[in-house]
Amino acid sequence: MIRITFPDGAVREYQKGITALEIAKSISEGLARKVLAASVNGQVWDATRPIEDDSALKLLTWDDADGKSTFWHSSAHLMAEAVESLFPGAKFWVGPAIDKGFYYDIDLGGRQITEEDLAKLEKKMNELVKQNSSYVRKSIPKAEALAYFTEKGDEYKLDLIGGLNDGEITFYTQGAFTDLCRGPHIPSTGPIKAIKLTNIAGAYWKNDSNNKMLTRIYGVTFPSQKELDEYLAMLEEAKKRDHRKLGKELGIFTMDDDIGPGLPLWMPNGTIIIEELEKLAKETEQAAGYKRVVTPHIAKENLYLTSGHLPYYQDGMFPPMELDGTKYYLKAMNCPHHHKIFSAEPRSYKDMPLRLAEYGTCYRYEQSGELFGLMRVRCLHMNDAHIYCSREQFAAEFRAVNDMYIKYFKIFGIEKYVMRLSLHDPAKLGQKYINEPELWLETEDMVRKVLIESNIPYVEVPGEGAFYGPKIDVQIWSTIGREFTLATNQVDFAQGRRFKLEYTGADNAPATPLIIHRAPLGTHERFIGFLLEHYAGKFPTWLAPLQVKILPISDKFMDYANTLLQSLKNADIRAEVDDRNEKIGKKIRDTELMKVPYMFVVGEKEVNENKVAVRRQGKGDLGSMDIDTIINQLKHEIATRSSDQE
RNA sequence: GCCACUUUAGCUCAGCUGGUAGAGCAACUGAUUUGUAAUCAGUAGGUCGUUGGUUCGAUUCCGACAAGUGGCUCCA
Repeated sequence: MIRITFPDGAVREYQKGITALEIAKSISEGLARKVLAASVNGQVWDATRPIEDDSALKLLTWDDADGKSTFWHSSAHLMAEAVESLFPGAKFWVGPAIDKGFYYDIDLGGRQITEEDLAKLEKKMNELVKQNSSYVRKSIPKAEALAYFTEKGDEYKLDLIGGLNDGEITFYTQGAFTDLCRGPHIPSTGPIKAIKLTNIAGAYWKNDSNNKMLTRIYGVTFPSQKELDEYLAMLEEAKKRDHRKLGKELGIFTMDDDIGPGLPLWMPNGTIIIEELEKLAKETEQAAGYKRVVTPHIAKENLYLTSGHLPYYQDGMFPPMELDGTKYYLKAMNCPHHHKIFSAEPRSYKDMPLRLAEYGTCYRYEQSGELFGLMRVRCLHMNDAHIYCSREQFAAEFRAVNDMYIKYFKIFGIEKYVMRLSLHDPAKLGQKYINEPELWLETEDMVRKVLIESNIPYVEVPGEGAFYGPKIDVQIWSTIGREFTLATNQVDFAQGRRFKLEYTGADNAPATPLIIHRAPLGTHERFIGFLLEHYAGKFPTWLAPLQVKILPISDKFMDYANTLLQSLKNADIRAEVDDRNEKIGKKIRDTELMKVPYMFVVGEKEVNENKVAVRRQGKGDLGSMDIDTIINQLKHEIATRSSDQE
């Protein structure tokens, strides 16, 4: 007998070799039907795998993340079975569960798969589900596994096995399909009730662009059709807040073939948002002791040779233009220009820290396939600044930058993000990373301490640092689930030396400053793209391109509306009168759809009482108010940058 | 850059198997003077992404290019 400990602490005895599924059955048939896998001593196992020793057991169902991913991974195998039956000779690489669903990378031997084939595959999978085949685990000696796939001529699985040790190779079979797989899997195909193959994509073998491209099929499955329907409905909802769609609808930005890919044109409404953001940045930076600078959009080749960007990142820059035998580049970053401002005058320790800020325009030649609405563009405006400081000042400066992030995030209500602390890889010192082991450890430690003391949750990622120092990235996700760095805060102990930046210390000796690169509001492009999705287009009043729309009941009240408009303008509130010859219902509908925060409805009653009927976007009629009262309320809401959506 | 798909009026989309295009909304004009999410009528608007080819004839078939979309790679 073995002793099984359950999550609630209960301990029961069972026959040695019993499976999690059998244990579930002994509790209730209903539970057994729901069990997808089991956590045995913290490891995810097949629910059908015999348990030989005393163990801590947790039965995993659809409600557990590990249960879901087991379900999806098994679905990938099911899809592979369908692919093999429809495309005989297909070779399979890997088919993992992902955040939402699964994929399988497949070599179809030069054949193409189309959208229609996905429907066929779904149909085949549904047939296979009806057979309710068990997923059978089998341990295979390495030699036997190699022989099996050598005979099959499957170089991909042979490659995988090559990296495994004898004794840790398992095969899983369901129905007619056998695959090399670590597992675990759900007991059988039956529970996969709802299947949707979402898209086809190319994916490089082993994620290396030098390798062959495999066909990747993405899919998602659920235990019931209802859940699939809900998921698809959710995707439809997400599409509605896609910044590319909203950006067009709200007149924020546009793209034009004649301008070029990745070069957004900011329309008047978008420009208002840009100006509000810059106002916020200027206020904040001025209060924090920054000095604003302005630098040209181009510079000579030599600058980027000094910075080290040209040898490493030339592919990311627009090709140079040649004038009088000298090459000029569009700037892809502002730092070298700012360094030159630092070195333009002799600096003393009394000038430090020197904080130079600029909403700098940069051009980056992003690969065509990488461009994505406003989130990934070739012309960007960066909320950039460089802080030159001594080592002693560094921690305080870095912390102040961090505080600025938090302040901004509070204003915008940004809560769903991950702070990523990117560190160096000691093995690559001198190659990918500047060879200053002590400085790396010292600055990494300083950064880590700031994060901990500021009580900011973060994840550490070794091998992701910049070549000149560790950094913090703020990772966010677009509505369609793509990950982006919204903002970045970087330590740089290399550029100072490359540019021979110096200041005279209190001891009269020259010293090289540490540099902090920071962009808490990222770029206008990405930040506004993010905000569009974050707010679903419903900007808080201070950011809204149009803050108040005055809606006269009929044109009899136009004079009153125009007087009101003047009062709003005098109070620096962005307002317009809807002077169209339309019914009030139509005016309200159109204004709601344009997501204007406030509507002032004025008719006979309001004129007589010298009031306005206030309507809040998305909330409806707020009743009638005195003009001064509502204007003062709006002024306050705007001045405090309230994100209150009441 | 790579794989796949898409590209018809300002927007959203129709347009069996090739015979030079249609709706709704928006725009414009007129009527209506309206009370909290679409008043009615009329008018105008398209070299069917660009460019080669096949064909008596191409929006429709094939190729190239461009832009976009979903991924992959990349992201200083």
